[in-house]
Amino acid sequence: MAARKSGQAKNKAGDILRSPCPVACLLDICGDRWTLLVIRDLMFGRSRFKDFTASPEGIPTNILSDRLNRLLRHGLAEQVPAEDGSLRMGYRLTEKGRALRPVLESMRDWALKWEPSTKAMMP
Amino acid sequence: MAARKSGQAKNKAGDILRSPCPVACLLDICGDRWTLLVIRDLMFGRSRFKDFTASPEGIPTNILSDRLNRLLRHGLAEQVPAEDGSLRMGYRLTEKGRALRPVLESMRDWALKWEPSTKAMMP
DNA sequence: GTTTTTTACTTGCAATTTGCAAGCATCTTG
DNA sequence: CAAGATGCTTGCAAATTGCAAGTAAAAAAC
Repeated sequence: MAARKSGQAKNKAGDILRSPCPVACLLDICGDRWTLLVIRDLMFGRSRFKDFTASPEGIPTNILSDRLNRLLRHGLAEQVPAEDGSLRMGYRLTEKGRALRPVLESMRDWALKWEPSTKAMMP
Repeated sequence: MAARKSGQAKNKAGDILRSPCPVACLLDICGDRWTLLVIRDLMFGRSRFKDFTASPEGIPTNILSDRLNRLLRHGLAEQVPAEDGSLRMGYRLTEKGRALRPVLESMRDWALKWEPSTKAMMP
């Protein structure tokens, strides 16, 4: 018999899309107050759980744990052995994750222009 | 006596910033699953409450009402008399809101490349 | 080599936010 | 003016958030 028809488009992680709109799809992956801040930290080269909790926004650890797993599930990040030779693992952006750089840059540029109390952060 | 020291930087709407990071600031304004979809619709020229509810994602009316008010409060949108000559009001992006176009475009480009089941929507 | 500290989480729970349905004033249309 | 259409608000169940506490393994200190 024919393959089961889902009738619904899905993203690469298998979640049903709200609509075919690419913006809606990205928001289903990253559309909350924390995910893009974790990606920002990853772009700054941070890789360990503790590094993310040290950021000034103070992400709760349960949220961080959930968001890191979501990034793994959606293929934006991957786990790699920590660079310091320890047995622990660190997180690193994949190519798909690094491709979000223009999104973060345009967000940064917008806020620097329109919300003057913000300041570009040096990693 | 001296003016009350808040000690906390604020955005233009008067909300306390989680951090000086511009990305964090933008996320405090737009960082949820719906706000940027409303802005997308505004960029497509939609202006009436009914227009936004007609988008395929199906935003709940209480969320839409809340998000439109947030956009007004943060100066991303403004209310203008409807174009059809009726007494009702419509919404329109301000310059600050229109300046988010590069953010939406980079989001669209990312998803079109990395989430192949998405399709650019024609307004 | 064993106590202590750090790291990377998970769990519990109160508070907030979401989403669905319903209600309700305007407006507009016939 | 009666009948929709529009632009909301309200009520409430379900999901998500955020804070504190707990835990287990790894690393550091002693």
